[in-house]
Amino acid sequence: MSAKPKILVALSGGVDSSVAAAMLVEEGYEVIGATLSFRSPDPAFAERQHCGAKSDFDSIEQLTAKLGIRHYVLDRYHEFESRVLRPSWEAYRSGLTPNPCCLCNPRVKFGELIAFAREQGCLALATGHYARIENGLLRRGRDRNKDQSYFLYRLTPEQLAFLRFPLGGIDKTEVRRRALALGLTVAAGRKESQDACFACDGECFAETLRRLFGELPEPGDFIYNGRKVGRHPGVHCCTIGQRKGLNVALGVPAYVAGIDAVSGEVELVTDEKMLECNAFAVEDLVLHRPLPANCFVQIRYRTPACPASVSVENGRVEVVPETPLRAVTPGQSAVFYDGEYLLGGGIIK
RNA sequence: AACCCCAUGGUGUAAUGGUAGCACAAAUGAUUUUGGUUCAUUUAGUCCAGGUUCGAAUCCUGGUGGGGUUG
Repeated sequence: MSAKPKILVALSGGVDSSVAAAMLVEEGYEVIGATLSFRSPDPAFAERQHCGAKSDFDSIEQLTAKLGIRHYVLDRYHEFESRVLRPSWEAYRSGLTPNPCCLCNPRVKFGELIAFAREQGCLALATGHYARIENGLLRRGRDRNKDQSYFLYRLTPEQLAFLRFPLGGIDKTEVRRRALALGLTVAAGRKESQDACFACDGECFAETLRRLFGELPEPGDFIYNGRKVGRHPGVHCCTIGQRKGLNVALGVPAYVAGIDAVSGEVELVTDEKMLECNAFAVEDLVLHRPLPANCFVQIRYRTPACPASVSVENGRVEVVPETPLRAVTPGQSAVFYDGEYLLGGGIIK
């Protein structure tokens, strides 16, 4: 009779989750693997989706064979559609730029995997995220360049208590080294890049959502200094600070500065100073600790956190960054840190 | 109707007789578990037909297209 503690590890087919699984086996856990599938039941979508590619499963197969662990595939497309894709589309169509990943993590990815882990009698769920959990508080991954704590701020205390992040204390080069040492050739050889789970080739994610929900395109005007300078295919394809893909040649780079979902007008500026923001509000809060009057705020993934003064009132945070921030975007997540520790976050108004 | 001006990559421009350059846009790649940003690389042009010249985007003639002035 095995006395080994049992743990579920989320496997994507990438190096990170593969190495996380191997580390847990080495540590003496009884490891089982699971992968969520968000593949559309509609073949027209499924065949263009990046998620659930054959190479993912080749990689997972190689891993589970090497480690001798069981692997389950959980189809959670419907949950994903109703709890992530639909709300994301509603945000895009109203001129906001949502973080689908921030919604997916607590609502679907971790929610479903934790439920499955409990069913299987596991004591914990492990993933390949670069983040740490200390005393119930999220801490940035040791590899600051790969830190993924930003996307995890909406996880609940109950979810955090059940989670393990084996990669939180090591860096990417070490992960690659271990993958090669383990002979995980498929995973190690894969490209790093990961798009949105539901992304399709040749179009932006929001455009895929529009097709998925059968909405008509609603083109509108680009406005520069009060003049119409071009057309866009719909406000869902525009985000604050965006430069690429506008198809507007003004002789100097132009950036999206404002989106009016009602009129469909998207305002462009050529002076980047116009994108700077001195104060903004954050709502739909998830707070793990009370916010001190001064902390750090991070307004998008891979943008350095900026010192800011904050005040919380009625479920709303007023943020005044120490230096103006570029392209603060409604719908995106603002996440608050005290040094390396994640205090909470919310959605930019 | 007459006269004047203009015509260069998708857009805006530079080169006034000597290898057609720049910016923006676009494409590709790098980076990235959102959207973006940023970086690198690439693609692509002298309105048409003649003429002068060793050589024409550049000078001449005509045509076409656009703008303007006069009436």
